[in-house]
Amino acid sequence: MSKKQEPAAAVRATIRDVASAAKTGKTSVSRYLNGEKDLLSDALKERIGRAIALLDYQPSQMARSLKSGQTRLVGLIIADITNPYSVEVMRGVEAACRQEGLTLLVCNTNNELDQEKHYLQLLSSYRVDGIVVNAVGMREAAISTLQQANLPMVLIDRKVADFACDVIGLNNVEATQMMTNHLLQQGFEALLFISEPATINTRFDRLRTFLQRMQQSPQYIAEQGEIEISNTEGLDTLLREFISRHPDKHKAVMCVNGTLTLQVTRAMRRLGIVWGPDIGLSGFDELVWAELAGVGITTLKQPTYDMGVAALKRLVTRIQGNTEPVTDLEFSGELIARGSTAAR
Amino acid sequence: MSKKQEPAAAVRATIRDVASAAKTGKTSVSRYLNGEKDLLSDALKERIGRAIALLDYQPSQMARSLKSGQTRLVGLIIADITNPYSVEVMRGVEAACRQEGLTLLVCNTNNELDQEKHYLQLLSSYRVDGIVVNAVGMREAAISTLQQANLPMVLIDRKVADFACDVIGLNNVEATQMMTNHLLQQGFEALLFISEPATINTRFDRLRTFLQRMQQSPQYIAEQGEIEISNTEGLDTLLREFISRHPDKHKAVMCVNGTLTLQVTRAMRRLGIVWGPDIGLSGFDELVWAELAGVGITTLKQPTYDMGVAALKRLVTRIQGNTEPVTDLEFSGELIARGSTAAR
DNA sequence: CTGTTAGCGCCTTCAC
DNA sequence: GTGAAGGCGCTAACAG
Repeated sequence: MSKKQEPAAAVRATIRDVASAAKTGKTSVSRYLNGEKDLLSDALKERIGRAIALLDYQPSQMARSLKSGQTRLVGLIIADITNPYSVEVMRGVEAACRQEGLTLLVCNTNNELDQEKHYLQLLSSYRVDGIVVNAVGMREAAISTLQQANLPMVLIDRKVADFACDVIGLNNVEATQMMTNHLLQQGFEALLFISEPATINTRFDRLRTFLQRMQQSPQYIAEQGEIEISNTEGLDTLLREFISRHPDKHKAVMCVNGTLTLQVTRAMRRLGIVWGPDIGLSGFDELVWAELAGVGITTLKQPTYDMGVAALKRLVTRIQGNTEPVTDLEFSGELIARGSTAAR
Repeated sequence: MSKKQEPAAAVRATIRDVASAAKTGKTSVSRYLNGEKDLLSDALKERIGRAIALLDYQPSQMARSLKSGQTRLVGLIIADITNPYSVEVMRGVEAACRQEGLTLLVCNTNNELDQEKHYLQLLSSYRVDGIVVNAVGMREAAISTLQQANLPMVLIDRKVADFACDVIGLNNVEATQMMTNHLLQQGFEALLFISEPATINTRFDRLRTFLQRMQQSPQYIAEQGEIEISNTEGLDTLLREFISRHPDKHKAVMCVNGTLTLQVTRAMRRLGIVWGPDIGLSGFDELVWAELAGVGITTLKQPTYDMGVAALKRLVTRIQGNTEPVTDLEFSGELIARGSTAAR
C-alpha cells in the first residue's frame, strides 16, 4: 500500500502503515497503544510491537487530541523569563504539573502585549487544558476575551482589571509593612521607595502601603521615585538627589522588585555609595547573590515555588469543573535582614 | 443544528457552527479564514465575520495542523532553566523565531533524562517543525532515535555522542586558554580547576584544555577538583585543602561554569576567604552580579544571545531541507577581568 | 478476540 | 462565487 518501504521512512509512519505492516487493522493497533487490556492475542501483540519498532512509529498527538478534545497540556505565560522570580514560580508549576500528569509548555512574552496575545491565542487554539498567566499589564483585552472561551486560567502575581479570575500572589500589604517597619526599627529616618512605573497592581499596592504606613510615623521622611528600568542616568540622579536632600538623616532605599534592586545596587556602585555604612538598601524578591554583594542586601523573599504549585493546583480544580467564585490567594513573604540594613 | 445557541458557548464553536450561523457552507468560512482573495462577495464576508465574532470562534490549530502537516512551531529544550546562561540563549532563539514567523515552545528538563525524553517525544508527536536542544548528558538514546524520525534538530552547548547533528557552542579550547593565560599573567602560581562531574563534553573539553595548557608551564601547579553542585561540605573541604597545600604560592580558582562559580563564591564567604586579596577567582559564564560581589569576579562571557540566534537560523535551514554535512559552530568568548584576579 | 465504520475540525479538489 | 465530498491520523462504537 505505502509507496515506500524504507525502514527509515522519509515521512512519518501512520497507524495504517503499522496496521498493514502487522497485517491487521488500525483498531487493533489503536488498542495496543491504549487499552491493550489483554484484548489482543499474544501473537498479534507481538506482530504489532514489531511493526511499531520497525517503522519507528509515533502516534500523532495532533490527531489524538483532535479526537479526544483533551490535550493534558498546560500553558505557562511568563512576562519576563529573565526574572529569577518567574523562573522559580515556573519550577513550582512544573513540579505540580508532573505530579498531575500534565505537560507544561512555557511561553515568554518579553513584557510585550502583542506577544502575550499571540501566545494566549496559540495555546487556546491548540486546546490546552488551562493556562497560568503572569500578565504583562493590568488592562488586557486579550485575556478577558479568552475568559469567554471558558478556558481555565489562573493569574500569578499580577491582576487584570475587570477580569474575574483566580489570582495567586504575595500579601503585598503585609510584606510592605514588614519591610517598612524593619527599616524604621533599624533607625532609618528617611526612606525612598523606588518603583518601576506602576503599570501593574503589585507595584501600586506596595507603594500605596508604604505611603500609608509612613503616614502613621510622620516624624520620618517618606519619598518615592518612579523610574524606567533601563534609565540608569535617571536612577543615578534620583539617588544622588535623595542623599543630598537629607544630609543629616539616616537614609534607606526600598526597591519594588528584584530587577530594580539589581539596578539600584549597580547605581550605588557607580556612584561610590556603599550600601550598609552609607545608606540602607532593601528590596522585594530574594536574589541568589544578595549575601555576596558587600555586606549583603536585605530582601523580602516570596515563597515563589509554593506559589507556582498553588497556581497549578488551583488551575486543575478549575479544569475539573470547579465553578465556585474566584479566589485571591495571598502568600506571606519573609524578610531576610542582611548587612545593608544593619542598625544605626 | 447546534443544541445551544448561547453566545458564550459552553463548548467551542466549530467551523460548521459558523457556517450555519452565517447561512453558508464550511468552505466559504475556510476561505474567509485563509485565502479570502476576494473570492467571496462582500455580503458573505460580512455575514461570516459577524458569525465568527458572535460565536467567538477560534479555528482549531489541532485540526489545521493535522491537515497541513505543518505547525510553524519550534521547541526549545533546556536542561536547566535556572541557569542564566540558558535564559539568555532562549532570548536569542526567541527573537530569531519571531523574525522567522515561528512560535517557540519552551520545555525545561530540570536536568533529568526522563523529562528530556518525555518532552522530545511530546514535541515530536505534536509535529513541531524542529527542535533546539540543550541536552542533559552526552549519551542519550532518546535523541538519536528522533534523528531517524528526521525531525530537524540543533544542539546547543552540549554534544551527544554518536549523533551527527549541528552544534552551536563556545570555542572551549580558545576560551580556556584565554582564562588560564590570564591567571598566569596576573601572577598566580597554583591553579585549581573546579568542575561538576564531566558528564557533558563542555566540562570535559575545558578541563582537558586547562591541563594541556598547564603542561606547557610546568613551573606552575595545576590541580583539579570534581564536585557535585549540591555538595557544599565537599566544596569547603576542596578549597580549604587546596589553600593549605600551597601556603607560599599565589593561588587561584577557575570554575567550569556560572552555577559553580556561585557555589564557590558562597563557599569562600562561608570560610572567610576573600576573593581578590586572599585568592584568585574566575569562572566561565558571565553573571549579572559579578561586578557587585566584593572586588568583582572575573568571568568568561559567552555570546549567549547570538548563539541562540545562530542555533535557530541553522535549524531553519534544516527545516527548509538543507542537507549539507552537519557543522560545529563555535563562538569566541570574552574575558572580563575584574578585581578577583588582580595582579599580584 | 478482531475488523469495519463513522466521525473529531479543518482544508481542498472538484463540480455547480 | 459558492458548496458538497473526501481525507489528514486517530479513537470508539458496532458488528462479526
